Amino acid sequence: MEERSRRIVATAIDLAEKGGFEAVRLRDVAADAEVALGTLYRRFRSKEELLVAALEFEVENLEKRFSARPPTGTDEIERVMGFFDLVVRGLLRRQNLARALLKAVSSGDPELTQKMAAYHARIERMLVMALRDEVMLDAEGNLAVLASGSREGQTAETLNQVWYALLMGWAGGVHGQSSMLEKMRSSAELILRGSAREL
Amino acid sequence: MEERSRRIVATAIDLAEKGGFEAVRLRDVAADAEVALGTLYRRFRSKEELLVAALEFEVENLEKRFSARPPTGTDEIERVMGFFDLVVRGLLRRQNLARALLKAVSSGDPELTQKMAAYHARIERMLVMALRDEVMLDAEGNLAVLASGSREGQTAETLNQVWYALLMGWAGGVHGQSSMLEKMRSSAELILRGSAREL
DNA sequence: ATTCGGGGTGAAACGTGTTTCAATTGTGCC
DNA sequence: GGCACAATTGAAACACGTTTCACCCCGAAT
Repeated sequence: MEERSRRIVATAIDLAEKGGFEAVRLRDVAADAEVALGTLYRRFRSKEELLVAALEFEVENLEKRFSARPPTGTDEIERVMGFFDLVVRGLLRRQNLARALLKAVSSGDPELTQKMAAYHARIERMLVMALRDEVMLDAEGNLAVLASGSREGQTAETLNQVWYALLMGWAGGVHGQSSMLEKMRSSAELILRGSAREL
Repeated sequence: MEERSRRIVATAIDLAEKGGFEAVRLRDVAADAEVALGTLYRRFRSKEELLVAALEFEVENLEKRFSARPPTGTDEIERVMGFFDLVVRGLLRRQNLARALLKAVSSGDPELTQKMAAYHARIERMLVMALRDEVMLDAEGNLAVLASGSREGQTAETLNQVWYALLMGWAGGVHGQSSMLEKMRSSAELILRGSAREL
């Protein structure tokens, strides 16, 4: 990404961390990043697109941390939950930012939903690797592209769908981080073992 | 709901059907419903809240249709998919409206997310009944409140989370109705049988 | 060096959600 | 009937995302 764009996104992230979605006023972003409003709009078609661009950084960061210390555990559930712990620690340390990104992502704009689908694919790739207990890298040391359609792929997709719904609930304050993780564990047990947890 | 409020919501539904979320301009809603803008805002705190109120009607309608002809099928998967077919036929016949409601619901406003949680509970109740192959009514003929914490409850919650994520993807155009239902079936098989479908 | 074209700039304008407020209307109560 | 009080109205104002436009600057091609 070009320097000016990077500065704009960084400014947006700053503001979002401090005050969430509404605090990212594009006039302020432009002023703080020292560009004209028109420039901002040349690079990003909307406020949502700007924030989704910020998501790119977060996903990249998550992939790095995943590669560096892949979740360990003796069974699939522990490794999958280890992955979600990683997500929680990374994304939700800055809760305002996280909520702002989630809101941007759920704008319903087809263009952005498409981009979001790409991020989902990257999350699912990590989930597949966690399920297999094996991190696969390509020649450049990045996470490798996996064949689609595997059994783990289907499982990862379902896990990710559940996770996404839980994140939305968290963002709206229906449950906190810990109960979100508990619910994720219950669903993961159901998905991976095919039976609800005993209560 | 009071007559004036009902008229406002009905007008909002009309506009949403025609042109989706953006077509619901509150000035137009007020004018068409023949109330002042201030009145609209006395009853509904925001555009999103207005549309979520519209959701109430849709959920109620879904419950009526569910009670009238509960999904049949010899196994859980068929009945669960029968339920989702019902949802698709009802909510998605008016796609603009459906998308508008989904957008309103994902505003991230805590107040509204709370209300949405209540709707999720009602969806899950129907899913539990579909799983049990038994529609339970209370004295007034409405769907009965079920005990929470059952195994079917956990299953229904997970199914509903997946469904919600899929709906979001549909709203953003990532997949169409049929592929949404296919994905739902795959996930349901995974959740109910504990194994991914053979591909 | 001149010209050209594509960003960049600054400022104003627009659209729509939301708020505000004074004036009016309606309603229950004495 | 007259009063008190809340709801409604109409209109204006405000906030912020978004668009527009006239002008400027700079690097590349001639």
